[in-house]
Amino acid sequence: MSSLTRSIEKYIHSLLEEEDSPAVSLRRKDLAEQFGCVPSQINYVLRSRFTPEKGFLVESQRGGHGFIRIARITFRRPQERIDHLEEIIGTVISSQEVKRLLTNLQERGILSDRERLLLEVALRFQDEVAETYFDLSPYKRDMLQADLLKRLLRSLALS
Amino acid sequence: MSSLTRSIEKYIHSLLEEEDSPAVSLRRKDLAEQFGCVPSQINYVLRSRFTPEKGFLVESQRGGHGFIRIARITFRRPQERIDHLEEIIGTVISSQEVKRLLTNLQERGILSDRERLLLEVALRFQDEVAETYFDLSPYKRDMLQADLLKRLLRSLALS
DNA sequence: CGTTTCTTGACGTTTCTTGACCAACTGGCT
DNA sequence: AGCCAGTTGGTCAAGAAACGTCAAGAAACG
Repeated sequence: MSSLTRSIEKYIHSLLEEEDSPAVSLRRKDLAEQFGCVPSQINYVLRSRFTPEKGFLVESQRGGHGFIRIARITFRRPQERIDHLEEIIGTVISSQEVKRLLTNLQERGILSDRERLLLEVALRFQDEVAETYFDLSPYKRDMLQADLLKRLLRSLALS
Repeated sequence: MSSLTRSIEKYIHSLLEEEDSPAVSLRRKDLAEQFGCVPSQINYVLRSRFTPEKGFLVESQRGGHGFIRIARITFRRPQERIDHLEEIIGTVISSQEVKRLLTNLQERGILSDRERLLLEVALRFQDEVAETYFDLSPYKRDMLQADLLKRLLRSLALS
């Protein structure tokens, strides 16, 4: 039913939550064996699910006693999280990327569902006006979108 | 005589009401098959009926094990209350009036602090872009502002 | 009768899975 | 120290499985 990737993702999350540890270490080969898949599947899970924009850092080492270490990025001050977010957003962002980012923030409990709804409606309106009213190019619209998104998120002073 | 779109819309609504679940997950292909239509018909239903402006959030994933998830964030209020809101805002609204209205909604506990912040920042951004980017007249800016405000509040189904 | 909404299908993109091949590190043996 | 074998993890590309977009034509509406 649920995909292999999602199962592995959930398993790693459960490891991280266990004892509230900020990081886990594991063997790629063992994990692959545990899930009955090829080792490179693990890389796919890490590449797609444990990215910096989702708040994770991954380190690894090859050879004997090799390992993969997955750590949650922690922020001491709210400002650090905002800086991190602004870096991820950049000066231009597509609607698709926005959706992914918002989904992620919501899943992490950083945004409530109503807040996310407001963000989506505001961004859609902005984009609609830019397109049909001002006839802006997609690129400029994505710039405006990035600006608005950054400003909205900053206003919440995410903690 | 009910159209295909309406049938599918009703079906999704019934899924949402079932068990009072806030969200449902489904396969586009299966649903299309169930209604004997082409898969992209489902996209049309979602695009036209389950928008953020109507209080829904839709997420999806392509590829193997893909899915479409529909979440109902807000519930519709009686039409008269929504009409009342639209009446108060009208087609043009000044920043000053906006502030009063938002303060009022916040005091009545209809908006949280953070939600109000989001509304204010979105409105201000919109206004700023309209002024400095496109040199719109104050009147037209107040029109855009009224549009955006109505859409934002309607999405939350407040009054 | 013109405009909006709906329906369909061709084509496009993203995500997932697998496997072949590559790169880096360890330890032991000269 | 230097090399070699063994042990790990990394990369990449191909193929399959979903979902998305877009535009043309039909239907419904006012």
